[in-house]
Amino acid sequence: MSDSLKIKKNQIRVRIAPSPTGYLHIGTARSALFNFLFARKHKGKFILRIEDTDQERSKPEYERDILEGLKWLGLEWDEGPIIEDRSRYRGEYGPYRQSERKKIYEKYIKKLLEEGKAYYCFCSKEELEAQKQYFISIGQPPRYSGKCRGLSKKEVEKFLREGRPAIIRFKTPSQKVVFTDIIRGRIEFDASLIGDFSIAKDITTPLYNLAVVIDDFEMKISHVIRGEDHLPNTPKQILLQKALGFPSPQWAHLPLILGPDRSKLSKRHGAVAIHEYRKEGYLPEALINMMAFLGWNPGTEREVYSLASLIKDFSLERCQKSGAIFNIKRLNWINGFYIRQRSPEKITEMCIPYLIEAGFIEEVTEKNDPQNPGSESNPQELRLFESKKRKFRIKKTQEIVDIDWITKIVAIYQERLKKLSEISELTDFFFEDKIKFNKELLRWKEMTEQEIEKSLTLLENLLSEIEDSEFTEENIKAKLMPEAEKLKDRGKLLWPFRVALTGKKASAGPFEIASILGKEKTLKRIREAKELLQSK
RNA sequence: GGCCUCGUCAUCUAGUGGUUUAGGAUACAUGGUUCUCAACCAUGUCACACGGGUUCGAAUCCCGUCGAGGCCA
Repeated sequence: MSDSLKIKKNQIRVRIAPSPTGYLHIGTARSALFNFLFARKHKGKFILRIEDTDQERSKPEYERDILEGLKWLGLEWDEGPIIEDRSRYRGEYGPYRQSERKKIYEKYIKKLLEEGKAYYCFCSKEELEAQKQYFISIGQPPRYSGKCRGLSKKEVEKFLREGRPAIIRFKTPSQKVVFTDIIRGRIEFDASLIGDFSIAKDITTPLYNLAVVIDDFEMKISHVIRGEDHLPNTPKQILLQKALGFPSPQWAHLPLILGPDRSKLSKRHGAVAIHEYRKEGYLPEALINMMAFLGWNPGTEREVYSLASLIKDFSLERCQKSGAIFNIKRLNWINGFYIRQRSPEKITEMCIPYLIEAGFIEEVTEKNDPQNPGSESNPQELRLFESKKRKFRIKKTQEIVDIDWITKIVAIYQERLKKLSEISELTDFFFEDKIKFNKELLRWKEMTEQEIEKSLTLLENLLSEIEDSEFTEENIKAKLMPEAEKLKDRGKLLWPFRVALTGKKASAGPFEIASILGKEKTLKRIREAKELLQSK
């Protein structure tokens, strides 16, 4: 294509232009990711433009969500809105919100009008609707008839003075529009089927296609990388670029992200907002990894990719043409993988908000503690307060613990986590004073109640022999395993033990749980299990 | 309805005319490990939409059909 922009490597400029009429959507985030990767790969600029032409539906709340979501994902933009400081909303190439660009638009809309490439249209809604029906009835694409094309200057001025409602239409030339898409190759549209589409509401207010064309030109966008749903807009935009004397950028239309029914992923398929995934406890690197593989792959068998390694290996040429179904199970797998990769300390930090939200613990700061400043705190608590570590109060028991204790809990559940939000239901028994469960749960295989009681008594006796300070995972194991072996079936001792401590049929190992709970609580729970067994 | 795009296991995909009895990952199933769950290891089930060509040879190139989606309304 002779009219395509010749771009030097250092001139690569790409953008995403979300409209703040909704929360940051997975599809938008994926487009952002691919633009970001392309820009970083070629040492270009990644620009964020807020497309807030729809003033009625745009909300600051959505805008904030988009900006925060992109940041959280690590997709930092080089130019564009900066949330902390509204005064920096301007970049080298002008303001980055469409609503602030009236003057620029006016210049170009005037130009099109003066050169006869666009015209005012005064047709009523009813007229337009009738035309539409007519075209449909004869099996042709609905489009504008061109009725107002021939209006004289005088007539137009008169109508405008009268205050007749008007819009501005583009005089679409009858020709074939051919362009090369980086992902899809040659694509051809017949412009005569498009009709004279509307480009502006008035002299300062462009409609979508014109606004995009002007903005992209003003911001010197070299490559437009966007979803396949924009493919039908492309010929219109190319025609507008020609009419305005703008070079066309390179095009790359990404395959869509689909729901399980193969239609475009939307709310009815479930969570689509990035912040919902964040809240559920998905890690940004998991989302990035997953989104990158929706429509792209490195051509090797490698599946795990960080943002940095994606930058290294990414290329638009390796993008897929067909839509990809968003598969939550795959996300869960990769998220679990990244959770296992992180240090227990880091995961603990990330899990604490969930434990607080579940009402298990609350953070204790100097201000709200010690709980009763006048009263005597026990020595252990006092020692805790001498350290700089974060401290928490277990709400049910009022005990004060430090973050190391929480870390121990999280550490034994880290490999079981698919998403962070699961931590609370998995570890709730650590934060209860007395746990509740059905006594049937204590039974391992065909054990009789007498056998269960024997096992519990044995546990109580054996564990009592361990000193408080020696109550470690290793020591408990050393004490109990030989006895468990004697029973031939280890489960006879270990299953009731685990259930007595957790009240669950699935959990981490009983030795590690007991050591974290401590001797006193462990024995208390065994005794409580015995009581439960004896109850009717 | 018109235009455009797409079509390899359930899902994400490798594959660009012979190295392919179509490879990997997730999911699923089974087994190992194990008190349970998870993790881990091993094994297994499952795909070139269909029909014509071109060719010695096609998942790969061409044509058609069918199917799916997107956009406009």
